[in-house]
Amino acid sequence: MTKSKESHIIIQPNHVSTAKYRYTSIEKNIMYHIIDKLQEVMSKDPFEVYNEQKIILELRQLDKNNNYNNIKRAVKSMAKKPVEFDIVIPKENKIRKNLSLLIAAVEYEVRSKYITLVIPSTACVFFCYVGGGFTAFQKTVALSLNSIHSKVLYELCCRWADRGGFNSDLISFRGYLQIEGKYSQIAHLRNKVLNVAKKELQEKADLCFNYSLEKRGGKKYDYINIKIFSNKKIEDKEIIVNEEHYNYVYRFLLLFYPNHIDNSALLYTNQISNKGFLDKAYSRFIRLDDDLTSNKKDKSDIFNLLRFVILKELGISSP
DNA sequence: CCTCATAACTGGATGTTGAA
DNA sequence: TTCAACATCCAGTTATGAGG
Repeated sequence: MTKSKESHIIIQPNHVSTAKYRYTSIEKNIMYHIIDKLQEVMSKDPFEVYNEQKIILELRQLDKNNNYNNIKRAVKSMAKKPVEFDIVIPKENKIRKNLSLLIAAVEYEVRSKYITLVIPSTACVFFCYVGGGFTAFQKTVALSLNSIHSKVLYELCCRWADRGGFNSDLISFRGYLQIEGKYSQIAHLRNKVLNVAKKELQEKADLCFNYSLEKRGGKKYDYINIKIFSNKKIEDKEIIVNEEHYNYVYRFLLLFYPNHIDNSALLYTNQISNKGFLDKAYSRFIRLDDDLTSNKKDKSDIFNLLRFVILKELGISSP
């Protein structure tokens, strides 16, 4: 009920990130939404027979701006390019090679804010088979990352977080990031891929990383060590909302900002909650409530106190 | 919701520096 | 002398957001 910052975890099969397919940032966001919608069909059975899936997406969720052409272009390009991926069947120690289009059909009405994607059954295996390993990560975080490299590195961080990091030679690392043969200059790799992602994860994600490059084979940098940290800065911001306090604060504010006038009460409660002042507000309001019921102060006194002093202290700019 | 100008990003090319 | 790293530049893309 009370939402300060949703942490909506989604599960993604590992072959999605290792597939031979170079996603753009928007395409990746579309993938996240598709996978999110298919969460309840996730299966560990490699022979699961899937039905074709129809997925309706709201365009507004896919792009924070108003340029829906970009989304439509991304959807069309996904509908054109097939993806190659391997299904790992651990029990039988087999690997099944696949090639499939991810989207069989796209439908939308002109000027509609929704778009319908038809996912063929052969692609459902791609989206839903988690028997070969999967990674769980926060959907909102993944969506909020701008750079495609940040997204991929975030997935890698979530995947290897329990081991604290991973090492890799640069050739396969480039493979993970879908940048084979690109950023051949080490400075480009550093400044335009690694540092960008590092900074973005530090700002937005629950996990972040540090890296060091090594020369193992010769004179060239050819090896990377990645250490994964949980991002304290972000975690601290994620306040666990006390539902009881939240409701109390909300009901108290309703006395002065009733719903038949506007939704200020809700608005203020959420702002207080987001700034982490819920507990402070709660104890303050209890005292005010006491004063009110014992007639120490009357309602207009408290209203003025609220408007001119208390709400400002609670981080609300213009009550 | 769409269009369009422009800001920002991507990634290759070129020249310079510095260590072995 | 040589080869990799580093610094800059730049053209082609893609993202952004005001205005229609």
